Amino acid sequence: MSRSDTPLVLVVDDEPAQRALLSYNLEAAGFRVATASDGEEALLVVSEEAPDVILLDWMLPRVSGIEVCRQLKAQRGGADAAIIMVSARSDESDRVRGLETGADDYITKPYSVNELLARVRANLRRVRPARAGQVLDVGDLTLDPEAHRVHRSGAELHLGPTEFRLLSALMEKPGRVWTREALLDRVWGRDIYVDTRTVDVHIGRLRKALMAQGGDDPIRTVRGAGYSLD
Amino acid sequence: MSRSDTPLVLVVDDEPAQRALLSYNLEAAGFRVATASDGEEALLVVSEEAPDVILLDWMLPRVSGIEVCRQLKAQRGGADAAIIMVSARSDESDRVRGLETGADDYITKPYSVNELLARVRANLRRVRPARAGQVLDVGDLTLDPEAHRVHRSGAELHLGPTEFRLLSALMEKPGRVWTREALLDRVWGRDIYVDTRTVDVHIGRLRKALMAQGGDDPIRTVRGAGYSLD
DNA sequence: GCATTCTGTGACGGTTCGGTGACAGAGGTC
DNA sequence: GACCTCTGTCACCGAACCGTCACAGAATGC
Repeated sequence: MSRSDTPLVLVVDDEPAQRALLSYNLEAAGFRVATASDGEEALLVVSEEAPDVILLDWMLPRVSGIEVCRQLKAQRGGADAAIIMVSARSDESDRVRGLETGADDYITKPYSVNELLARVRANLRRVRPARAGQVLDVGDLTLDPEAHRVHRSGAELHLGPTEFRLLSALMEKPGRVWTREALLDRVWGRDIYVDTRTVDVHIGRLRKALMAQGGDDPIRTVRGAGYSLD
Repeated sequence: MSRSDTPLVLVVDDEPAQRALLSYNLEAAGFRVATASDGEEALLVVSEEAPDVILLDWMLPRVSGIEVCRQLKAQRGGADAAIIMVSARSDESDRVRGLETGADDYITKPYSVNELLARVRANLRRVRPARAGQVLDVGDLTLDPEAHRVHRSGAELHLGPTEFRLLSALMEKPGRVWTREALLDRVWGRDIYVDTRTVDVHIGRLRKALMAQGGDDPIRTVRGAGYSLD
């Protein structure tokens, strides 16, 4: 099955030891993990990989966590993710400020691993409600993962396995622009190496299939960035 | 004994001891049992194995049973199962909340094994009347589990035992795509090891039998995924 | 305008996947 | 024992699918 079923958690912390610890625990719990050591990197990862949950350290070098949080929320794609602020201070005012800035949740050190995982799962549920098995609906497109069927305005379309997974990924966050790398990761799996141009070809094939029975091209090419479904 | 005729009960409880106890009692009563220790796992099992009854502990770690229940009901496949909430509290408000969330029944600890089994059977009858000897009907196909007979457009077909079980499994959720692994699990049993290609061969034999007296092939092959009955 | 970069797409070789006939073994029946 | 049915595995073939490339055309920058 495709990787895209496993939720992605982004850990933003400047301490390598903290990142390693969090990654370890999260991966042990079955999540995919991406890391970033500062706000800039975090923004990059968010635009590339569209994480589902972001664990954001309050005390970051150069740019404060709050600022990063604000930017993440402002950035397209970041708005889809749940942001959990991690802070050493249990100060109430910090908490309020964090949540005001757009954080979805707030957790103070020291915390237990279970507590952390609980927060991540809880936010994940909110952000990505029970995706498995749910019928996806975007515009005149309908994708039923369980029956493995795709319809456009009622008419059934025939897609190959890769096109099917590609369309699932695109339909999960309509409007979002996916880089080729992100799509490779989600549709092909992160350990497989294939050329990024392969994505182009499959997007082409997907377009052909989607327009086989008429209708506009629902896939938008963003030059220099990637593709999105509208 | 035909595997797919045996109802599947999913036990969701975070306590290993509870799971073991319930499994033991349910299996002794002739049910097949699957277990899950949290909501996430439960959702997975539901989408993979399509249980008939779900015994859901109210007090789950991290995610409350209510939340899990809501998600199960929302998920395709979960809606077909009866959900019985198991709670330590006999509180009336809890009961109401549970039922409001979509639970089909409610049982409070302490309960006797007989009481538990009675509830499971009662809900099973409601949810899967086929158990009571009711025939399965899909398109022009009719399968009578009790009489062990299959008809297509009135004409009786001859199926071997494995083909019969295979068809029962497929007919239980028409349209749903079953992976070879899921079918092996359901038709052959989870402890038996046979090659997944064996499924192909039996699908072939089943098709042959189904089309012996004319008619289209009712089984759809989904490349890279599995089979489904339409 | 021109040069450059990026994208769409047809073609192609190679691979994987699924259908099927053949076969040997297990188990049951007479 | 002699049949018969059913089962799981294998080998083979054809079809579907995949990844890459080359080239043309579009978009962008200067």
